[in-house]
Amino acid sequence: MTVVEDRRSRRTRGALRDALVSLVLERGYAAVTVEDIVAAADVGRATFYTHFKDKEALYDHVVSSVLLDLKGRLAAVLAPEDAGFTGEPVAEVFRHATEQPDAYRMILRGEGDGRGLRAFEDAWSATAHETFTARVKAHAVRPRVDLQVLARAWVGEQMAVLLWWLDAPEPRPATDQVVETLVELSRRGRFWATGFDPDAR
Amino acid sequence: MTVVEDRRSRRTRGALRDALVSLVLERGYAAVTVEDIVAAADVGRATFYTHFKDKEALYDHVVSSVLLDLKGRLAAVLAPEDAGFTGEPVAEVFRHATEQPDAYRMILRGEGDGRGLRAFEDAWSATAHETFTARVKAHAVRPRVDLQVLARAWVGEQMAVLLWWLDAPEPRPATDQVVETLVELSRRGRFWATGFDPDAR
DNA sequence: CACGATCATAGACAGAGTGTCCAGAAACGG
DNA sequence: CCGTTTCTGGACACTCTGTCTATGATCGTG
Repeated sequence: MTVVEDRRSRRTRGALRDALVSLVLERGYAAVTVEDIVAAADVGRATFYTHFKDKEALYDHVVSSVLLDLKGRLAAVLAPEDAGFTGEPVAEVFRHATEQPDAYRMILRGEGDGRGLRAFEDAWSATAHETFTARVKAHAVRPRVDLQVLARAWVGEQMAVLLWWLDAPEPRPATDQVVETLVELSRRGRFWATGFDPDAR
Repeated sequence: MTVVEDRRSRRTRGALRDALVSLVLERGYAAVTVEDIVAAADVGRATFYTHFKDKEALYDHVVSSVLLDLKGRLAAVLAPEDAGFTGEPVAEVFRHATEQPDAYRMILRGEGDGRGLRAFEDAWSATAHETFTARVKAHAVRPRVDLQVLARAWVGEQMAVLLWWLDAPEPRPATDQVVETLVELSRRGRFWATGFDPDAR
């Protein structure tokens, strides 16, 4: 495959990706047909099936793209020591969501089936659980709640707020302010829940 | 419509309801056809369309049944003064979910599209926001975070934990213990966030 | 510029599922 | 037993799907 041909292929896939996302946001996943997608992307219907097996396959492609991108950026931000506690990761996710809000809205709404949503939830809460555990160990404190439950709750909280924020009518509340709120909640509620007081000297 | 005929009709609708829920949990909403549903409910295909316009209509029927039931029970539990803060409503929702876990799992997974899930979220967070506001006013304190965000976060947290708990493998963690955790999180994190300390005298 | 490789395309195809209709069977109350 | 209501199987046209084939478009290379 030559460079230009690869570029052509990429452009087609990108067009299909974008068409799916915007159509799904417009009418909902079930109401979007392959016909609609190829019409919006301005490609032939046969072409669709040379790139993706399914409407589902295209959906999965979008989700995994976003998730992969997010993971890379989170890995860069998460200093192993302070991971998950300072609210930095939250800010990073908000920043990422701002760059491709449509894809985020599609996924967080649980559009399609909930696969994208659950992939997000699982990946994120696993990370949260790890960092919670590490922090509790590092400070030799005794968590006052089940850390598994804590991680789920923490992630659920952030995702709910993120979706609410993305769906908010313009002018959308400032990112910093919303993130600040989440960080505050995390600091007090979570630190306390793990038995570690951030304000103690 | 006579009494018995009404009873016959109810039985049919109930069978369809149950069939939808169990099939959706088994294979996912999109993979369930009207054929499958009527086969599982042991009724004719034509009968389906005399009761519901659509597969979607049946889904909506299930969701609104559950939601209506829940609202009634919450209204009974929520003493206007302490509403949303003691963790009592959380316990009530868990109790309700225990009585019809399949329907809850279907809805909270965002199966179908996310309509059921969002209906839950909206109703619940609206209530939360109201009670938060009332409480803050009653104690003449100044909330340290946006109450809208707080409500979203609170509900997201509870729904995430509820789904996690419903989907947990047997033996499922005791309800009381999980609820206790949520209550603890709510008491400290939320009370603090609204500027009202429950432990102050 | 012409060749070969690769991608895009239109149109046709069978199959599955949908939603509607009807005439008749079944269940029920009076 | 009669009248009413619900349930039923079968037939219908329709939409969408996923596959296939033959043809056209695009590009790098020799």
